[in-house]
Amino acid sequence: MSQLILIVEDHPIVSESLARIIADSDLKVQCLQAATAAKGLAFLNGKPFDLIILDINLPDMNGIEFCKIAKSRFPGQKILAITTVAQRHVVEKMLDQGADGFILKTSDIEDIIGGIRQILNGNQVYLGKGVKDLIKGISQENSDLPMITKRESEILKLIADGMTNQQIADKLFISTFTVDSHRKNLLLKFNAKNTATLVKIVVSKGIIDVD
Amino acid sequence: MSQLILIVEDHPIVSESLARIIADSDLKVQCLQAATAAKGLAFLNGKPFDLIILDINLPDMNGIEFCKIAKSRFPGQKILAITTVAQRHVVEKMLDQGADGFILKTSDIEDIIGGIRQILNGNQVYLGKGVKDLIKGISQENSDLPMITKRESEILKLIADGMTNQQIADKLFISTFTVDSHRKNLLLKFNAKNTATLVKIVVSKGIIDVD
DNA sequence: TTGCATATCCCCTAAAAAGGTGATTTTGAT
DNA sequence: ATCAAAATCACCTTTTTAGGGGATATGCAA
Repeated sequence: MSQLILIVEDHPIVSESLARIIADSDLKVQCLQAATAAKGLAFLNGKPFDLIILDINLPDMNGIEFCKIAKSRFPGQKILAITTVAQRHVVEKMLDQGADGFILKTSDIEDIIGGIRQILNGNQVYLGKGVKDLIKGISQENSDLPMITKRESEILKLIADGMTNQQIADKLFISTFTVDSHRKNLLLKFNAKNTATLVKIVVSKGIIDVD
Repeated sequence: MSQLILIVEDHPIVSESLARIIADSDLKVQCLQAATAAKGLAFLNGKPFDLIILDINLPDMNGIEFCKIAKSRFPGQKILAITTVAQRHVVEKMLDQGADGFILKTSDIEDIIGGIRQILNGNQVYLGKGVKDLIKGISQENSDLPMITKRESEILKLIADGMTNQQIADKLFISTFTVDSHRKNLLLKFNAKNTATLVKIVVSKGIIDVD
């Protein structure tokens, strides 16, 4: 009774790596790989998989979106998300879409195999330091990354896209004063001297999506 | 006659992945892994390795620095650099330090194994689309990433660190006008509306090192 | 229901960046 | 030696951000 796993991950090294790690383990599974969300979805037109290992940062589609589609096609499919950073609202959204587990890039190989086994057994799994706390909702406050609100996150993306307070205000139908307030709050929360530092932090930590 | 390879790479998944890919290949080699430059250097106190596979973006040390030290200890050691982005001056510096090859993250598994074999045979290898052109010096102009000078790169890092033109000018003992010129050139070259966009681009493309 | 966090809005000044248009000197390569 | 690229410096205006100080409404939770 070999089980089927689909790996959706755009970096060949990571993708192949996972496949080999799994193949070398004692798991009785077969792995397929997709480098893009589009290819991944194509696989889902056929039989359902027992588990989909999903990179949150895909070139062509949001991981949250993919998760939603995959679950709607075959609700029985388990989803294990791979993420570089534990960001609260992303994790929450993924959980909303029915993700069954998370792997941080800091996770050990053994933990990953163990986690896959757990998920295939029907349990939920969260790997990587800080993820469990994050689920409990404590993490953001205690971690090095500050907690930001939805509105702040929204404005943060627009700032990183090079929009001025005025342009953001026009887009969101709010006052430039309000945008400026949020901007200043973001600088405070991330302890950034100016917008340049702010953008460097949030891009390097993966707090906002690029492109 | 098993040969020795050292993998210096901070992401466990990538590191382990490479080790397994190599182990599963027909190469007659043995792999050791180091997650930090410090641990990697510790290994170099013993016997020389036949090949060091080196991540350019290490948490504790610059890849170029590591390359220099490794080559000075045992000049016979081959160095294969792993990089996410083909950035001309980085590649040039690595070559100056005696790197024997490059792998881009877009490289296929088979190419990586083939490349390792080539390097162990004493050849130089450059994998990944664009790298060969880059060596020839054509790439930067034709690629999506603009070519920037050493000075621009230097100032770019300081900008991303949140320094103002005045602070940069003081640090480099030049006029604020000069810094401003460089800043404006960078905005032009990267086609960035403002500093926020500029920083987003260069951080996400790995053109500057973060922390 | 009484807070507290969130989101909204307002005003002021000073500092910094953006956009434009020049110039000269230094350096590297042919 | 010469040419081109890089680095340097200069001035001008306008826009935008940064750093202060506040105020009000709203919804969620203890």
